[in-house]
Amino acid sequence: MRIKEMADRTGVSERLLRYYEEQGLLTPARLPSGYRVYSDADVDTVRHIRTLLAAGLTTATIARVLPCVRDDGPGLAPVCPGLVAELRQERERIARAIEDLRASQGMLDTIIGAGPAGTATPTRQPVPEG
DNA sequence: GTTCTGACA
DNA sequence: TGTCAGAA
Repeated sequence: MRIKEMADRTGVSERLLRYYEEQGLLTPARLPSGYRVYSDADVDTVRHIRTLLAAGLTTATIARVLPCVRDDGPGLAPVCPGLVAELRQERERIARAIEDLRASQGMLDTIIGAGPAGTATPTRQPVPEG
């Protein structure tokens, strides 16, 4: 199928499909005209890309992870040996990013708290670890 | 008519 | 990511 049908089937814009290819996440064949040709399997791949993107992985990481996952109906299932370990590292990376954001939030709370009355933002409640 | 690449917001 | 231009 060509890009238009692919976009309709996946719900992902043509622009994004081209971007995924540029990032090495998808490698559709080409017609003599230069038009991209996607396979049915590519539809599942795009679904996996969306899932991994939602999980906070970068396109570079997804490119490495993609060939190591199996279609598990609704989601994905890890296949390669070192995959789970790498995903754990990604999780730590995200945890550190959250810490940094919390610190930034704290800084702003301090600044806001020093301003005019009634403009302070309530402190957030702690979130449970996963 | 549909898609491609490159560029800009 | 969306959108537009110019070419095929």
